[in-house]
Amino acid sequence: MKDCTIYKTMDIIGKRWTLCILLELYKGDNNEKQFNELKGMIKGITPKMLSTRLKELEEQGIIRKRVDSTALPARSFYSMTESGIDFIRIIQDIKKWALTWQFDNPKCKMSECKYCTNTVTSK
Amino acid sequence: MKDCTIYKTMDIIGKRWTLCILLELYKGDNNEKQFNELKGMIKGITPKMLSTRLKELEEQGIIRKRVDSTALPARSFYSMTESGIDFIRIIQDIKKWALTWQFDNPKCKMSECKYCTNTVTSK
DNA sequence: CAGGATCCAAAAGGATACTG
DNA sequence: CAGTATCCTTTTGGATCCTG
Repeated sequence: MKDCTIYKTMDIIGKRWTLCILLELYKGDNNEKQFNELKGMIKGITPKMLSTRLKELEEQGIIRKRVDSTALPARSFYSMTESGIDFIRIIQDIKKWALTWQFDNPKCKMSECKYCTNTVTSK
Repeated sequence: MKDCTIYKTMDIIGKRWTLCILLELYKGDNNEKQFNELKGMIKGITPKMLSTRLKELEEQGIIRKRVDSTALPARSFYSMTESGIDFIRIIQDIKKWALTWQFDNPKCKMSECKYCTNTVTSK
């Protein structure tokens, strides 16, 4: 199974919080976002998990991190890479599929993931 | 987070073995397949896990189970529902994305998931 | 043939506190 | 601000054996 592309990919993006983090990063204008900013957007996530996931995603080249050392304390800015942006369309497809076959969530139906508020409004 | 469509969907299809099982069920002609047949196709999976996943997928309406009680011992036949078949295209998109941005797997590139052998050839 | 039952190991994730 | 460190609970999954 180790060679299965699907299997390996799920090991990367099939983890808890990962898709939510990607959606939050992408949301709106795809601007850079800071650590605590993200933490505030994703209700319920602990700094440990956010840190872990961001590191994984960075290693996979799905997001990037920029550090501004001139500021004190230093600040980190996260944003999506090209491959990350390309992946958003898959997340949107998954959402469409789920809304068609699995759930009936009017709030989700009214908006694209780009502006989706359902990733952050409830715990 | 409990209301997030993406989050809920990942709880269904983001689990170990699930995507591989769907691919195996779909592979070829989308014929019905029996329990031990699937077990043989998916190297390394234990009956417990296969049973667990099949039950989950059936509850979600992604696959269906047909039991032939006239035969002894009774036999079970699994096949995909419409929503399951619709989901295959997402798996294929994930695979394409992964092959573009993440991995270089020539074996996968040569074939569609429908005939993908990489889900079963190695452990 | 199609699982269920049991036991166990490992991993994942949450809570909380702390630091440069 | 941006994380680490520590501890602990829960979940997950693997191994093995058993049964109608």
